[in-house]
Amino acid sequence: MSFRHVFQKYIDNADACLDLLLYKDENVLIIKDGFPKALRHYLIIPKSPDKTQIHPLLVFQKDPQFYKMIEEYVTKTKKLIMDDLFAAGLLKFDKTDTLATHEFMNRFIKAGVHSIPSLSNLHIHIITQDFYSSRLKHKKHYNSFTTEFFVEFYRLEPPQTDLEDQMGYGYDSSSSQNTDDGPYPTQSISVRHEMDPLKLQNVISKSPLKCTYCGATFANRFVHLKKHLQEEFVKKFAVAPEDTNS
Amino acid sequence: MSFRHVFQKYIDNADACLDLLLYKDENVLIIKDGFPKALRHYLIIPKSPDKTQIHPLLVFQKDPQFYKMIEEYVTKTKKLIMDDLFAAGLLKFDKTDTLATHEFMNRFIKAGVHSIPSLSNLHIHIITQDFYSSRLKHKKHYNSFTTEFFVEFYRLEPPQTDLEDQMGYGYDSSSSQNTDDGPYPTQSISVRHEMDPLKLQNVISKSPLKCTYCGATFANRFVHLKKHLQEEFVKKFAVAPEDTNS
DNA sequence: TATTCCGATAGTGAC
DNA sequence: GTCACTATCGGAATGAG
Ligand SMILES: [Zn+2]
Ligand SMILES: [Zn+2]
Repeated sequence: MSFRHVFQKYIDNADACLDLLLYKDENVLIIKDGFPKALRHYLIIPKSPDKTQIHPLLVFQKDPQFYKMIEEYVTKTKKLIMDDLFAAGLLKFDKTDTLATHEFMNRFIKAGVHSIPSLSNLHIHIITQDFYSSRLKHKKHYNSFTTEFFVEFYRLEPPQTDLEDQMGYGYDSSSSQNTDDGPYPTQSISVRHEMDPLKLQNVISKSPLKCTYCGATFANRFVHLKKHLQEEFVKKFAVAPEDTNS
Repeated sequence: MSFRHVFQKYIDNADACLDLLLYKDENVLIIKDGFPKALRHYLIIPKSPDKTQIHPLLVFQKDPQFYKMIEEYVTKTKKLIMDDLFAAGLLKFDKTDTLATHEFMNRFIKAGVHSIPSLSNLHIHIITQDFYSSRLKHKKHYNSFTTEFFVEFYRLEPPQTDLEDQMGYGYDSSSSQNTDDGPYPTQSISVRHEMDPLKLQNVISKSPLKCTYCGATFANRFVHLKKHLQEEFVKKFAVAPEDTNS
């Protein structure tokens, strides 16, 4: 078994990832990413043999029921993160502040998939948008979560009507043309996802580094970005700078 | 005074390079290169203020007398190296073996200049062709001595007749079209030296690495070349491999 | 192509 | 795009007053 199939080992025997395991049932494992790229970085790993080797941009395409099931686990995982951050005293707002909590859950925690996963078993990332982690070591790490290479989960929702395969592209049922200013996407239109490997490799290796908080750009200066992310982190979270783990 | 003019300090006061100084008189300093790129790597530094800031490919062009003077120091310096290598017991042949000694002096020790010197004061390199040194750290180091970027001293000899400036190119009075198989070049023809900075930069940064002993090529694999040069060194010289200083 | 430091880029191997 | 390791490649500073 190569590194590409490490999650299969976890599916076959959750005891193999006890130190990372947060939740398991008949449908999924929820684990901590072994090399978290942000303050909290969890993974949902569906167990179904019929799904686990399907490309994440295609696996939900004709199975609204599967999408809906995973959607519930996404919400569950975001709640796990919120509970953990509150318990750790890392948030600057109180649990009773439902507006701030809602905003954080639905904006600052993102769920999604990589357009080209390196690990072959289907997995959905649930990750805070600080990207403040010693494991975030190079541009591709960062750009794999902050460019179109990362496709948010809600954009994978299949349409109500059964559309054609659309030339093999994954499709996107999203609100990207929604002019509503609501808190997060609710409507759907059909949009293709880029699946060309060369274009996607170019996206993560060549896209200029851009701060997810403020939009500041850093070209290819990764170390500069890291320092900036630390500054953003200490502003956003309830920690002393010396406690940080860049 | 910037790093580019460090040799001027030596010219003004040879005491500033006592640890490197091998010889001095009214015309030149002969010193060890402070960062030797081979087993022996010496420098001849002419002291004349009229010459020291002239480009090495041009400085001999209309001054056969100056060339002849430096030529004597080149021979002197090669003899210094031979004496030192014999004294150190590094050679596999005896001082009485005049054929081997002659061959080593005239083939394995080369004199020449860099087409684009980084240090502005005129200096002529006298260097053994093993390139076995911990100070040889990257491709440009190696290629600056093993490509056309390095112009051998004998090719700088001005012609007997006073030729025109030839469009600002340095010229080369060499035996490159000499069909004689003699031990080393003795005749002269006039050939231009490449002086275009971009082309020369390309030569040292892009030329594939090639062993000076056997012609083996290593593309850009510098570490591979280094290991090979160590193998060649222990074959060529009287040393145990563990004594080496790669 | 002076050195040195730092950092960005690239290839490999992993069973 | 898994990691970790090695190595290649690339820019910047360097001083003086
Ligand atoms: Zn920012
Ligand atoms: Zn060789």
